[in-house]
Amino acid sequence: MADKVTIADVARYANVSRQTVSNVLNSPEVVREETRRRVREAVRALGYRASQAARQMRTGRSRLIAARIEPAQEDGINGSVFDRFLHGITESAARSGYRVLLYTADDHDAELATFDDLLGVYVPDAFVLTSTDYDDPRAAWLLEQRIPFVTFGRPWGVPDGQKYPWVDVDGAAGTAMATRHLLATGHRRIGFLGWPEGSGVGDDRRSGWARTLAEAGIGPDELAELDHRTEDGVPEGAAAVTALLAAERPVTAVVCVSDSLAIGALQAGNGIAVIGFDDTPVARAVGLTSVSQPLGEAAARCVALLTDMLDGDAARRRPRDEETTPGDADAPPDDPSNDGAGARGPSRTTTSGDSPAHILLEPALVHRRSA
Amino acid sequence: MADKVTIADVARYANVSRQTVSNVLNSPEVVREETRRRVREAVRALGYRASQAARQMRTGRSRLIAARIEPAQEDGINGSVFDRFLHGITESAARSGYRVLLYTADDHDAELATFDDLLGVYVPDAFVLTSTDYDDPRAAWLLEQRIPFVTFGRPWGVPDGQKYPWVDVDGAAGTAMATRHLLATGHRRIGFLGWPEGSGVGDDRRSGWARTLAEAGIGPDELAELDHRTEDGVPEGAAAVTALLAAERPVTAVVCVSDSLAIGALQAGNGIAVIGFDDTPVARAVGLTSVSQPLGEAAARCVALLTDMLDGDAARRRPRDEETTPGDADAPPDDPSNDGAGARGPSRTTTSGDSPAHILLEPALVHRRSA
DNA sequence: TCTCTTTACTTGAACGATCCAATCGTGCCA
DNA sequence: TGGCACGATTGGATCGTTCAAGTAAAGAGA
Repeated sequence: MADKVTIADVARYANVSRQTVSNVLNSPEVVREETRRRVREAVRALGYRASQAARQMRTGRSRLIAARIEPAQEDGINGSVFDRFLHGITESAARSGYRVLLYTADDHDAELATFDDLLGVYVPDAFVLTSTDYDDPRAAWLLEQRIPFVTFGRPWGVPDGQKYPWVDVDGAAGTAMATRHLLATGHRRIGFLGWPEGSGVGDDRRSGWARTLAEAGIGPDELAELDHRTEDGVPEGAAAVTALLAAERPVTAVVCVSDSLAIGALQAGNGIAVIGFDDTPVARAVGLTSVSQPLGEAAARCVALLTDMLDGDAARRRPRDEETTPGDADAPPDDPSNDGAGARGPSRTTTSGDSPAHILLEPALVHRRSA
Repeated sequence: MADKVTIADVARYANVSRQTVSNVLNSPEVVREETRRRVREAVRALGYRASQAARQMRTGRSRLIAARIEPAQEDGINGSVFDRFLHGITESAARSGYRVLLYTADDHDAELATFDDLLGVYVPDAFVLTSTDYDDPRAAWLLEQRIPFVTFGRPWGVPDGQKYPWVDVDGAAGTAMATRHLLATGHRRIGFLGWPEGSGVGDDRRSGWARTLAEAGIGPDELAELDHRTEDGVPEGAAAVTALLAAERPVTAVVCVSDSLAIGALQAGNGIAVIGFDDTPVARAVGLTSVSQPLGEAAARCVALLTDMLDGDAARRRPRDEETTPGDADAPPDDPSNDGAGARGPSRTTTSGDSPAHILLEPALVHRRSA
């Protein structure tokens, strides 16, 4: 608490006006070098930090990004994935001078109501949506309200999905990678343990496996034999692999749509090769080879897209992102030019003209004992 | 965004002054029934929500609770525990009109710096600390700054730990419960897989097992035989149980300090009874009996303690917690009287005079195939 | 010398809610 | 009917910041 040092205190100390202090912090180029130095010194001496509330009143920007925290996931094993993503968002946002505001909601309707509530009271500058699915009303709502947002996850089957930016990990590339690895180590009968049709993520991951096997000369009939669909879960995975092993020509390896299924497959698989998806802690613990999503980078990209939008929104002056806290010069957030995005890792960025960016990141295969 | 309806708009619509609107929202009892009704109607008609930024400027309260989000835990399996707790905090806080602000920090020093930063800019009203350990400087810092906070976790070994409120789960009671269950099902040689000495949580959980066996007539020498300490992790659990099985008089059951160790014990345990701790998703998945912490209630208690402090802080008027959003009458947060706390579940609340409350919740044993 | 720019800074106002002190009824009693 | 008390309502000030407009000084051009 201490004694709340305001911009007026700094101004008095440095023998300038409030506005000059404000200028030093927000548009330093309009202030003479010598004055700038003096004000900066005063800021440091008094330990001044700009009050976010007061700033928000004037500018309307809260420097808050809202994100939903999900309850322990359906299965739970995969819950940690979201946890790591949220951690990344928090870290990246902080680097750009934003903070993450949490909310919960049980279903889409409740979430829309929460949007409305938050926007009325705390007024976050942007939202990060996760777990996008078919018929997701949230994006449409936010688009209509003209609230900046990014989704982590592609707009599955939504026609206007191209209207907003998203970041996703190329699941098909991940399963393709896994399948190629198994082919390279001599396997021919490579099964797939997937979710029931109708899940965007699940169908995508299946396609990578199917494509790779087809390229290796496996015909559609055999592919159908090797393909197994089931609900997510460890026992389900065990049951599924048992079925695939009991077939006339049993599988010698399986690629799984999730670590949960893979754990089950590992338990009941009688030593066949198993590859999971998500590289959860459990995978690490039991030595399961798994496809790893670059969650930290996905989070960083989401935040970068948001800050681009937000700074573009208030594009009157070049928003040099000058942090009010003196002394902790943090690395510049990211090269804001769009072409630079592709350079920092394996990813594809799709941008046509003024339309929002769509970033597809490449996963990696983490090799362990199971394959 | 829409058109930003302010308190002045409501006043105009209801034919009263701004102050009257404010009174209706903040101290309704001073306004005549009929006027109150009219103002409330205006609020609803216009969809008015008080701007948090403006309110904060005047009152100094941000209605923000800061909490740290931890990276994927050391082991990872136990990470979801914190996740669920955080979810609970978010939910309970929302019910009392507060929101959760996330931050990250790699170590205690960084966390203190973040405290300072947050307090200078966003000014959260309170902090929730988790993962308390020996020599934890955070509580002392916050105490000195007179910032309200609660810890989830007892102040292990800290002398001034009684100066602030905390909530914790009685780990010893959990392992005692597990041990009694194993005794009741006929086991006599019940091992304990614990962490190396020096962990508050670990030592506490061990003590419940030791106490229960001692009460059952097991002598100290045999207890020492049955006690096994190791770092956390699945392979470590497997190795530990292998050692206990290779002993002259092998164990027939083990109680574990964590689900990670228990999973390992299950894998290498050759069918002996195993009980874990934390009831993680993995436990559910593989059918592991485990001690379950009431995380939702712990979170609710933490928030209740905080709101008590915060409302007591600004105790000039009875803060009836009248939400500005009309129409969604939420349940009263909780009976603020201290004796009421014990009534809502198995727990012990220690309060002496004006000293802060310390709440110890009872865990539960979730029975599954493994024991 | 006068005006017109430019530079570098200062001053006044506004954002939206709350708090304080003053005002306006209204009813009560002498 | 006047004085008074009481309670409901009002106007004005305030929080800390940024925006828009304004001023003083210095230099350029005629």
